[in-house]
Amino acid sequence: MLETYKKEIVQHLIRNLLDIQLLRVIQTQPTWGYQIKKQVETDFNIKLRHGILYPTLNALEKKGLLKSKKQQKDGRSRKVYTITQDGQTYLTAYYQILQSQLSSSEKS
Amino acid sequence: MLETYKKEIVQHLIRNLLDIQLLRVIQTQPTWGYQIKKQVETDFNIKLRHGILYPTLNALEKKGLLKSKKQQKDGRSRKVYTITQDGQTYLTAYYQILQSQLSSSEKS
DNA sequence: CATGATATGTCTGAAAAGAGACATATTGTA
DNA sequence: TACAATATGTCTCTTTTCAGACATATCATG
Repeated sequence: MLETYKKEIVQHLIRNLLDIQLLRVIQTQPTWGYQIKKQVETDFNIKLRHGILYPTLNALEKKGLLKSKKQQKDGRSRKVYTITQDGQTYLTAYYQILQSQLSSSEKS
Repeated sequence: MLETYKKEIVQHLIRNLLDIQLLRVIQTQPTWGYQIKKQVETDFNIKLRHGILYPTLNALEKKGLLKSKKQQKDGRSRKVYTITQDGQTYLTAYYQILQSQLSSSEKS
């Protein structure tokens, strides 16, 4: 039951807070869309359609939380994303909120 | 900047994970819709329309995460909600996910 | 006795989000 | 030379969600 709920909530989280999850992945290491798709699908065992992924990445760049650079590697042309200072701050805000949600839960 | 982001993320969270936030409030103490509205609006400094609140509460009850009982108190008729065992489990799942998101962030 | 607060509910039109296709280009493999 | 995988993008139709109104009832206050 707990595991069922966890899967449900994770899917909910990825769907509704996809921007944050993308920032999280890119924060650990600069990477590109296709790689992120593969990684998220493996890590969370869910489908991530590229039709939602790429527009979200572009939106995050436009918002200044990510920056991208076209790179040639392994004979492949990739748009590699790096997190910006604002992106880092955004994640800090997210983690502080999670922390406060957890702190207030410890009372029970 | 951090505070601006925090407000933005909190609004995002409340909107998209309203069900969980409602469970959280009711877990600390059995309460009713109108009271929750006031509390959430004060605590998070956001608007919570009752047009979304009451249907969500009813959905949570239907799902078995909450149970309600009509009560008369202070000359008022209220539908007081209590969290169920499944509701507790649901919150446990949520907190475990938050925990894992935080743990993986501590590397940076 | 009207007005505002408490209390809970639904409904509708508009906006947003979703699934899945359409589109294109390169590379590696059978 | 097809076909699968890599890689990134848009577009449309459908579904879902949302804001705000519509609705109703009680109670307290001026």
